[in-house]
Amino acid sequence: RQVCAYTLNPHTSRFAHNFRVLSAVLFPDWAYKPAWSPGSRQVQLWHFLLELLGRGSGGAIGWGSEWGEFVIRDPETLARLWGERKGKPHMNYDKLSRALRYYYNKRILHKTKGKRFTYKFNFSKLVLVNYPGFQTCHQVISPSALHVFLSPCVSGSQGRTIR
DNA sequence: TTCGGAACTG
DNA sequence: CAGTTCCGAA
Repeated sequence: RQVCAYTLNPHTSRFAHNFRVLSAVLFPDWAYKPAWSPGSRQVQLWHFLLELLGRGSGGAIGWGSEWGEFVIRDPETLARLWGERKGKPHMNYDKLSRALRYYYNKRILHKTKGKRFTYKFNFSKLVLVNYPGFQTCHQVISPSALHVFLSPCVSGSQGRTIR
Protein backbone atom coordinates (compact mmCIF):
# COMPACT_ATOMS: atom_id res chain seq x y z
CA ARG A 1 0.00 0.00 0.00
CA GLN A 2 1.93 2.97 -1.13
CA VAL A 3 1.39 6.15 -2.99
CA CYS A 4 4.08 8.47 -4.21
CA ALA A 5 4.31 12.20 -3.77
CA TYR A 6 6.56 14.26 -5.98
CA THR A 7 7.66 17.77 -6.49
CA LEU A 8 8.41 18.42 -10.09
CA ASN A 9 9.86 21.10 -12.24
CA PRO A 10 7.15 22.94 -14.16
CA HIS A 11 9.11 22.96 -17.39
CA THR A 12 9.21 19.21 -17.62
CA SER A 13 5.60 18.28 -17.01
CA ARG A 14 2.73 18.78 -19.40
CA PHE A 15 0.44 19.34 -16.44
CA ALA A 16 2.58 22.14 -15.26
CA HIS A 17 2.06 24.68 -17.97
CA ASN A 18 0.46 27.41 -15.89
CA PHE A 19 2.33 27.04 -12.66
CA ARG A 20 5.60 27.66 -10.98
CA VAL A 21 6.32 24.77 -8.66
CA LEU A 22 4.16 21.72 -8.44
CA SER A 23 3.89 18.63 -6.44
CA ALA A 24 2.12 15.65 -7.87
CA VAL A 25 0.68 12.55 -6.37
CA LEU A 26 0.72 9.31 -8.27
CA PHE A 27 -1.86 6.70 -7.48
CA PRO A 28 -1.17 3.07 -8.27
CA ASP A 29 -3.69 1.37 -10.51
CA TRP A 30 -5.11 -0.84 -7.81
CA ALA A 31 -5.84 2.20 -5.66
CA TYR A 32 -7.35 4.38 -8.29
CA LYS A 33 -8.95 3.77 -11.65
CA PRO A 34 -8.49 6.95 -13.65
CA ALA A 35 -11.48 8.32 -15.48
CA TRP A 36 -9.82 7.81 -18.81
CA SER A 37 -9.02 4.14 -18.33
CA PRO A 38 -11.52 1.36 -18.99
CA GLY A 39 -11.78 0.72 -15.28
CA SER A 40 -14.50 -0.43 -12.99
CA ARG A 41 -15.01 2.69 -10.91
CA GLN A 42 -17.62 5.25 -11.88
CA VAL A 43 -16.14 8.46 -13.17
CA GLN A 44 -16.29 11.30 -10.70
CA LEU A 45 -16.91 14.88 -11.62
CA TRP A 46 -13.55 16.16 -10.46
CA HIS A 47 -11.84 13.38 -12.42
CA PHE A 48 -13.62 14.64 -15.44
CA LEU A 49 -12.76 18.28 -14.82
CA LEU A 50 -9.09 17.45 -14.31
CA GLU A 51 -9.16 15.38 -17.46
CA LEU A 52 -10.45 18.31 -19.53
CA LEU A 53 -8.10 20.71 -17.78
CA GLY A 54 -5.23 18.37 -18.61
CA ARG A 55 -6.14 18.50 -22.28
CA GLY A 56 -5.09 22.13 -22.18
CA SER A 57 -7.09 25.30 -22.56
CA GLY A 58 -9.19 26.28 -25.51
CA GLY A 59 -12.13 24.09 -24.54
CA ALA A 60 -15.16 24.66 -22.35
CA ILE A 61 -12.97 24.88 -19.28
CA GLY A 62 -9.52 26.25 -18.56
CA TRP A 63 -7.13 27.09 -15.74
CA GLY A 64 -7.50 30.46 -14.07
CA SER A 65 -4.98 32.94 -12.77
CA GLU A 66 -4.49 31.46 -9.32
CA TRP A 67 -3.20 28.08 -8.25
CA GLY A 68 -5.89 25.42 -8.75
CA GLU A 69 -8.37 27.93 -10.04
CA PHE A 70 -10.35 27.16 -13.14
CA VAL A 71 -12.88 29.01 -15.24
CA ILE A 72 -15.82 27.48 -17.02
CA ARG A 73 -15.89 29.35 -20.29
CA ASP A 74 -18.86 27.54 -21.74
CA PRO A 75 -21.06 26.15 -18.95
CA GLU A 76 -23.66 24.46 -21.11
CA THR A 77 -21.08 22.77 -23.30
CA LEU A 78 -19.30 21.49 -20.23
CA ALA A 79 -22.61 20.19 -18.93
CA ARG A 80 -23.32 18.46 -22.21
CA LEU A 81 -19.91 16.78 -22.15
CA TRP A 82 -20.43 15.69 -18.57
CA GLY A 83 -23.88 14.38 -19.44
CA GLU A 84 -22.46 12.36 -22.31
CA ARG A 85 -19.87 10.81 -20.03
CA LYS A 86 -22.42 9.88 -17.40
CA GLY A 87 -25.19 8.92 -19.77
CA LYS A 88 -27.37 11.77 -18.56
CA PRO A 89 -28.75 13.43 -21.69
CA HIS A 90 -30.66 16.05 -19.71
CA MET A 91 -27.63 17.37 -17.85
CA ASN A 92 -27.27 21.14 -17.74
CA TYR A 93 -25.15 23.68 -15.89
CA ASP A 94 -27.76 24.16 -13.19
CA LYS A 95 -27.41 20.51 -12.21
CA LEU A 96 -23.69 20.27 -12.76
CA SER A 97 -23.10 23.32 -10.61
CA ARG A 98 -25.15 21.72 -7.82
CA ALA A 99 -22.71 18.81 -7.92
CA LEU A 100 -19.85 21.30 -7.72
CA ARG A 101 -21.46 22.92 -4.69
CA TYR A 102 -21.56 19.57 -2.93
CA TYR A 103 -17.76 19.63 -3.26
CA TYR A 104 -17.60 22.68 -0.98
CA ASN A 105 -18.38 20.65 2.14
CA LYS A 106 -16.13 17.84 1.00
CA ARG A 107 -13.35 20.41 0.75
CA ILE A 108 -12.56 19.41 -2.79
CA LEU A 109 -13.56 22.74 -4.31
CA HIS A 110 -14.56 26.21 -3.33
CA LYS A 111 -15.96 29.15 -5.20
CA THR A 112 -13.85 32.09 -6.24
CA LYS A 113 -16.27 34.78 -5.21
CA GLY A 114 -16.81 37.63 -7.57
CA LYS A 115 -15.40 35.78 -10.55
CA ARG A 116 -18.15 34.37 -12.70
CA PHE A 117 -18.07 30.60 -13.38
CA THR A 118 -14.81 30.38 -11.49
CA TYR A 119 -13.98 27.70 -8.93
CA LYS A 120 -10.85 26.53 -7.24
CA PHE A 121 -9.52 23.10 -6.38
CA ASN A 122 -8.28 22.46 -2.87
CA PHE A 123 -5.57 20.20 -4.21
CA SER A 124 -3.90 19.48 -0.89
CA LYS A 125 -7.18 18.43 0.67
CA LEU A 126 -8.17 16.51 -2.40
CA VAL A 127 -5.61 13.88 -1.64
CA LEU A 128 -6.49 13.61 2.02
CA VAL A 129 -10.20 13.51 1.43
CA ASN A 130 -10.21 10.80 -1.13
CA TYR A 131 -7.26 8.75 -0.08
CA PRO A 132 -7.09 8.90 3.70
CA GLY A 133 -4.05 7.29 5.20
CA PHE A 134 -1.93 7.54 2.11
CA GLN A 135 1.78 7.23 2.58
CA THR A 136 4.37 9.07 0.66
CA CYS A 137 7.39 7.49 -0.90
CA HIS A 138 10.22 9.19 -2.69
CA GLN A 139 11.09 7.15 -5.71
CA VAL A 140 12.06 8.84 -8.91
CA ILE A 141 9.85 8.16 -11.88
CA SER A 142 9.66 9.67 -15.32
CA PRO A 143 7.28 12.59 -15.71
CA SER A 144 5.64 10.79 -18.63
CA ALA A 145 4.39 8.16 -16.20
CA LEU A 146 2.49 10.77 -14.27
CA HIS A 147 -1.12 10.22 -15.15
CA VAL A 148 -1.72 12.02 -11.96
CA PHE A 149 -2.85 14.65 -9.66
CA LEU A 150 -1.45 17.95 -8.67
CA SER A 151 -1.26 19.46 -5.28
CA PRO A 152 0.31 22.70 -4.13
CA CYS A 153 3.80 22.66 -2.81
CA VAL A 154 3.61 22.83 0.95
CA SER A 155 6.29 24.68 2.86
CA GLY A 156 8.96 22.31 4.08
CA SER A 157 7.89 20.18 1.17
CA GLN A 158 8.69 16.55 0.80
CA GLY A 159 9.26 14.84 -2.51
CA ARG A 160 11.94 15.00 -5.17
CA THR A 161 12.49 17.42 -7.93
CA ILE A 162 12.32 15.75 -11.29
CA ARG A 163 14.37 17.13 -14.10
C1' DT B 1 -25.71 33.88 -10.89
C1' DT B 2 -25.06 31.47 -6.77
C1' DC B 3 -26.62 28.93 -2.89
C1' DG B 4 -28.20 24.84 -0.33
C1' DG B 5 -32.44 21.95 1.25
C1' DA B 6 -34.96 17.95 0.02
C1' DA B 7 -36.25 13.84 -2.30
C1' DC B 8 -34.48 10.45 -5.23
C1' DT B 9 -31.31 7.14 -7.88
C1' DG B 10 -27.80 3.24 -9.28
C1' DC C 1 -22.06 7.16 -1.50
C1' DA C 2 -21.75 10.67 -5.54
C1' DG C 3 -24.22 12.73 -7.69
C1' DT C 4 -29.22 14.05 -10.26
C1' DT C 5 -33.41 16.47 -10.33
C1' DC C 6 -36.09 20.26 -8.84
C1' DC C 7 -36.63 24.61 -6.85
C1' DG C 8 -37.18 28.74 -3.69
C1' DA C 9 -34.33 32.32 -1.91
C1' DA C 10 -30.72 35.80 -1.98
